[in-house]
Amino acid sequence: MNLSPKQQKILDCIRESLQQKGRPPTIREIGEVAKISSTSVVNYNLNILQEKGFILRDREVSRGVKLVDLASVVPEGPLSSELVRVPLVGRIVAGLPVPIPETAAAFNVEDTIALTRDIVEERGPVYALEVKGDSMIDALIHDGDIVIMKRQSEANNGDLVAAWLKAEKETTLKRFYRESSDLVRLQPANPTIQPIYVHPANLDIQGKVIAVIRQV
Amino acid sequence: MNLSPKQQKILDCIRESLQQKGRPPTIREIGEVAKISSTSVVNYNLNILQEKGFILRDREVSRGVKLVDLASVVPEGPLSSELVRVPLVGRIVAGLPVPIPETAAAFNVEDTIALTRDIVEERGPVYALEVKGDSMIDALIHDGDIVIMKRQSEANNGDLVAAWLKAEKETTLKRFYRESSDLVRLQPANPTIQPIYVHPANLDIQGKVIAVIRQV
DNA sequence: CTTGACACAGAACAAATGTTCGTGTATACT
DNA sequence: AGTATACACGAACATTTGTTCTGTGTCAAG
Repeated sequence: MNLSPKQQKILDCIRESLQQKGRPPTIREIGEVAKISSTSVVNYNLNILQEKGFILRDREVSRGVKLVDLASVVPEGPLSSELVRVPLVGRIVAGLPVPIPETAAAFNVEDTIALTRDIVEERGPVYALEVKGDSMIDALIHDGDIVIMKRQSEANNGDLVAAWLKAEKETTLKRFYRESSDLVRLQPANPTIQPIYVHPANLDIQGKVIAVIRQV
Repeated sequence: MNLSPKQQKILDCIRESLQQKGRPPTIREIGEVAKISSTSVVNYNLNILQEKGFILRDREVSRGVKLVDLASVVPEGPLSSELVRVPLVGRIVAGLPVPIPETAAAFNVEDTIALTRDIVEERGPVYALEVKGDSMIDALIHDGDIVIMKRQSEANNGDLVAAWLKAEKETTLKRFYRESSDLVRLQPANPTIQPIYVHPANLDIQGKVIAVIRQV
């Protein structure tokens, strides 16, 4: 994902501050390092970095910046995998569209789940949602499971997507296959359950599922 | 070196703030955790902790406290969770007992999966197995899912266990409920599927499932 | 030429945050 | 009894810090 040179410098500054001072930098410290004279420009770029999924911000606290990809902060050790902090932005409920974050900030995210690159290879922004109810059983997803998703409004064949069915007013998690220009097959994960066929116009692709986590 | 209980609490607070929020606490945050109502008392105790060599303070910056002894922080760093490397010891196949490692070394394990304490709270040995085939569908577990287990040969009611059914020569993953001294109910996760009832003598508990990971 | 998006800037302000001051209590020592 | 030290407290204040506002400049597209 493309970053401007200033944005890359800001990320470097945050990383170095954590490593060298044991604390994230202030807005003004970032400005000094990145040669940005105005706190509003630092704030503007931090908001962009949050939208792009590189950082999380806590509002109205000092040094309220967290790196999402912590890999570069962990000292090299016996562990080769990188850490990823995934924001838990809401819930999947059958009768509602999936809450899709424009930014993590839009949801006032406080909860995150720490995973590793073994589980989340996706480098772009990802987010987590908790499943409520038994409606995702045909996706072999249990009440309480955590679904890790990435934003994607166009589906490719075989993608496991969160789809909002407009006519039925229902969210479903199924594999997407385009059968023809006006027919989409949504295939449940459970092979004993029949797929459903819908017109593409009835469908709103809300994201692609990349992992499911179940704690027993 | 003797610390007062409040001073010990202050150190714990600093450590936890670094681990959970990725930044040191403010004077007021320390006061909240250590039940000290006055910022000057926090300040006084921080100065003592610095004199005693437990912390370093940077004056007149926000969150200007550093732990001197990083031993309890470094493995985690500004990370929210410890990393856990889980050995991937084999596969769950319906027609075979689950391979239960005595130790990881016994299996000459080369594969591991890196997870975090957000996912694996269990402090004892855990191991991972990959599910092969559709036999665990009634547990809402898909072919290819990774099941995280711990060794446990006795089940408690409600535990999700891997059980080897001797007569049927089959492994199953179901919640265990002891109905009587000679009847065990094995309850699938999928609520639309009926449980099975077996005699305890027909059952070999091979481990308890603590998490399931699905990569899509 | 106009418009919109993006990046940048300074200033002002509100809130967060650290420091200092004056005071009180309890305990130990002389 | 007096003194010193440790620990505690609320309040006030100074400074740091984050957010918002208003404005400007550049560039690409129409």
